[in-house]
Formats: sequence, structure tokens, C-alpha cells
Amino acid sequence: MTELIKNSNISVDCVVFGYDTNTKSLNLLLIKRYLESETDHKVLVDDYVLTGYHIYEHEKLDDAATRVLKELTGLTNQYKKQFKAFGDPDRLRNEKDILWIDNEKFNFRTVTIAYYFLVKTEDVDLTHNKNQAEWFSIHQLPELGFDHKKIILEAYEDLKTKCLAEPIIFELLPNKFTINDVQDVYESILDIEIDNRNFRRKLINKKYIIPLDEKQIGVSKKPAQLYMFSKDVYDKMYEKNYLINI
Amino acid sequence: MTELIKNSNISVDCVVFGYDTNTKSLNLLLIKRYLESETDHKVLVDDYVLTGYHIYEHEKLDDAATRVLKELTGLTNQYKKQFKAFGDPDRLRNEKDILWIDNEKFNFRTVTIAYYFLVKTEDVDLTHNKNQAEWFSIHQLPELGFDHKKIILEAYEDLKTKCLAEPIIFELLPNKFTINDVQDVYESILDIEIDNRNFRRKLINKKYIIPLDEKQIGVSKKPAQLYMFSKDVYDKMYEKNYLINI
DNA sequence: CCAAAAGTGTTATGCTTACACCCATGT
DNA sequence: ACATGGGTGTAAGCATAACACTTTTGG
Repeated sequence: MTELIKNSNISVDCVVFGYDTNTKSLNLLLIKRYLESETDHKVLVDDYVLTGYHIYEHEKLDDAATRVLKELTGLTNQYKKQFKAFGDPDRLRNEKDILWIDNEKFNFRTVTIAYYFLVKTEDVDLTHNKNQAEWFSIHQLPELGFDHKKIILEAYEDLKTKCLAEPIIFELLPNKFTINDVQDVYESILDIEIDNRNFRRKLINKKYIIPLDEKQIGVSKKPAQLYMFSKDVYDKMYEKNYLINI
Repeated sequence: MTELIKNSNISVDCVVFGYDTNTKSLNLLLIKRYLESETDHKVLVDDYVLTGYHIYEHEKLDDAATRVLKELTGLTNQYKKQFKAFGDPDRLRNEKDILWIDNEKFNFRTVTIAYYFLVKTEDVDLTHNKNQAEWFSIHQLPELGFDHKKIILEAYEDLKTKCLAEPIIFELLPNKFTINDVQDVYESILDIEIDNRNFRRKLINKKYIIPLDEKQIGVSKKPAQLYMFSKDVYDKMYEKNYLINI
């Protein structure tokens, strides 16, 4: 199995952003890290971390990230961005991290290549996952191990910037959505309020936001018009306009 | 010397962008890679690569990049951005790379953390550098080893995007510059033409572009007004305006 | 006085922002 | 009929884009 030789000092870590259409909230998928002392059963470590793993000797970085996401969520083909490498020699040297690493036997000096993924929480089935994975609101994170708080915050900053410039927002929405759905996602990610009339006009004017011959069904109030996003149209009309905005 | 234990499978590579005010061109600093066969003196490898090196066991990634830049140029405190990690298992496995690595004895599976730096070519003294470093126009690159062409192109794309959104352009200019100098840098980086009247109005209206009581001297035609960029003013007035621009 | 680069103004258009009420639907 | 969220219009201000000539200086 030469395929499975690990590079013990290089890993990928995955920041999994999940948007929940029901609660209209941006969430983060974290896994539990728990360790008891063998002698007196004292709780040594009890917090959360990002999902991640070492890269294999013959594996591309992107493939390692995709593998790690798949193991946790079963999902493939999700939007993925490699956004930063973290390699501070002391990044795994907090007290709890040292206890954990003694137990798990990996390298204290591990450089991690951090990715973030965009998924819909509804697509993830957590009922029988063995990692005790849970969704947490981006605004109410639990205690985090390693340097994962830092990684998460940097991923979030990158996401905020990126969703202003590229149509990644639609990765977090179902294929058919209402204008207000889109507004809700922006408001959740950016943590701002947006004027509905202006937002609506702006979006409807985009040629790649295509109204469908369909309205919401099963909704208890006035059903809203559904739209789809056409990546084809977007890609065709897209020309970098080089607007200097400093 | 435990400080100097190398991580033989992790490196940093530095894309050094240099703007030459005289030729008004964006350049790249590359070092020569040359190898002859010991037996018949046939030229085995003769091309250029980015400057880079392995990281030391107790060294931060940023510090490794800074060290590498300093060794090549003598410069410190330059604008620096870690923009991507490259870790394809075959990234160092072209024919010439294999010959080179056999000679230099490092790991075929090296993940490199790529940085780019912004410098002024006039600040770099290449007259007695031992790496045979040379400046090349970003639009006329020589043959490049490893996956460094790919790394350079991705750095350049990132630079183009970033200079539209953040005032990094001034890293490439002297402290005192004319409005036309700034326009020249934008035109060089973005490879576009900009209307001088519109550009001038736009820049002069920025509060952080401060006119000095000085004009160009030693210039053979009408001397232009000099300005400076105030990072303080910029930072103070800067508020993220969350303009959705998709 | 000439060459060269610096510098200047106007108009049209489109996007952004601010703002408050009516409408359609399911229950 | 009513509660709920969906949906609509206008005006002001600002930034952008297009466009060509005059001014200043050193030589």
C-alpha cells in the first residue's frame, strides 16, 4: 500500500461552512476532541476541532481535502477553496494539544493547508457519524483546539470578501430559490441588513438570475417567485472590468 | 544547531515582483538553474526558477519567506503575501527537474508555500549576486523549471485582483510620486490603458493621496506635482462597504 | 519657439441609497 | 377577514466613461 504512506508533517484542514435555509444561519461543522486520563478518568481534553488529516505520499492537496470532506459528510463536488497554509512551529503546542498529540502520535511541527467548503446543511446527514460532528453557528463557536479558531476566522474573512466578488453564494442555496433567500444568505454571511427593494432590483437585473415558471409550494403565505442561477450565462458575460476601488 | 534542521519536504518559494520606474515595466526576479554532465560536459539543465528554500524546523512560514528574500536581495520589510500552497506529487518530476534533484538531493514530494513580494527594482543590487539572478518582464518569461511557471501565473492573477481592492500599488512606487506614475504602474500590472483625466480626478479626490509642496526636479520637460500616500489616513477612513459586485 | 508631457471640464449614463405602502395568498 | 411575507416606484446623489485641447516647462 505505498499509496497510503502518510506525510506526517503535512496535513489539510477543512473549514466546512454550511448554510441552513430553515434557520437562515451560517454554520460550521466541527468534530469533537475528547480524551480522559487512563488512570483516574479525569477529562483531559474536551473541545472541538476542524476535520483534517495528513496527506498521503501520492496525493494532491486538493484531493486530500476532498477525501477528508467526503469521509465526514459523504459529499463530493462541493465548492472548495484552498485559502491559506498555517505553519507556525508552535501552532499545536497548547497544553491540551500536547496531551492530544502524545496520544495520537503525530508530528508537533505540522504544516497544514487549510481549505474551506461551502455546503447546505440539509445535504449532510449527521445522525450516524462517528466523529460526533456538530453544526455550530459562526457567531457562537465552542472552545476550539489547536490553532483552529484562527484558521476559522481567516476562512470566514476570506469568504466574506469572496462572496462580494464572485457568485459563490449560490453554492449555499438550493437550485431553485427566491430573491429573499439570496438576501438572507448575504445577511447571514456578512452580518448586515440589506434593503430588500434595492437588493431585489439589483438581482433581478442580472441576466444570469433566471425567473422560473414556478412559485414556492407548501408555504403558508403568499408563495414567492422562484429563480435559478445560470453559471453558463454568468461565465459568458463575465469580463473582468478592472475597476480600481481603493 | 537544532535551529537549522530542515524540513526536507516543505519549502517556500518567492515570486518577487519588481516595478521599474524607468522602463515602466513589471518584472520578475528569477535565478539561473544550470547543470552540466560531469562526463561529457553536455548541458543538462539551463533555465530559470523562483528563489526558494526549505523551512527550518523552528521557523515560521512567513519568516522562511522573508529569509529567502533577504538572501537574494538584501531587502527586508517588503510587502509580502502568502498566496497559495502547491503540492502536486508530480510537481518536481519533469525530466530536467529529476536531473536537478538527483544532484541537489531533496525530496521529490515537496509541498511549497508560495509567497509574492512587491519591491522596486531600483532597490535591488544584482551586480554581485551569486545566484545569477535577473529581472524578466512579466510578459517575456524565460524557460522555467519545476512548476514555477504555474506558480508565477497564479501569483500574477492574485496580484491583479488585489491591486484593484487594496492600495498595494504604492509598495511599487517611491515615497514621492506623480499621478502619472501611479497610472503607469496600474497600466503595467493590469496590461490595460486608462484614461488619464478620469484616473487623475479619481486619485486626487482620495484623501490619502496627499499633494506635496514639491515638483519633480531634473526632469527635461514640465515638472509634475508630487504626491505621497498616507497609509494612516487610508486605515482610518477605511470601512468595509460590502458592495456586492457579482 | 518647439517638443513633450502635464494638466484641465463637461456631459450622459448607470448604479446606489433612502424610503413606505399595497398585494396576493393560505388559513 | 386577517396575518404574513411578497412585491413594488421614485428621486437624489454619486461615480464612471467618453472625449480633445491648452498649459507649462526645459532646452
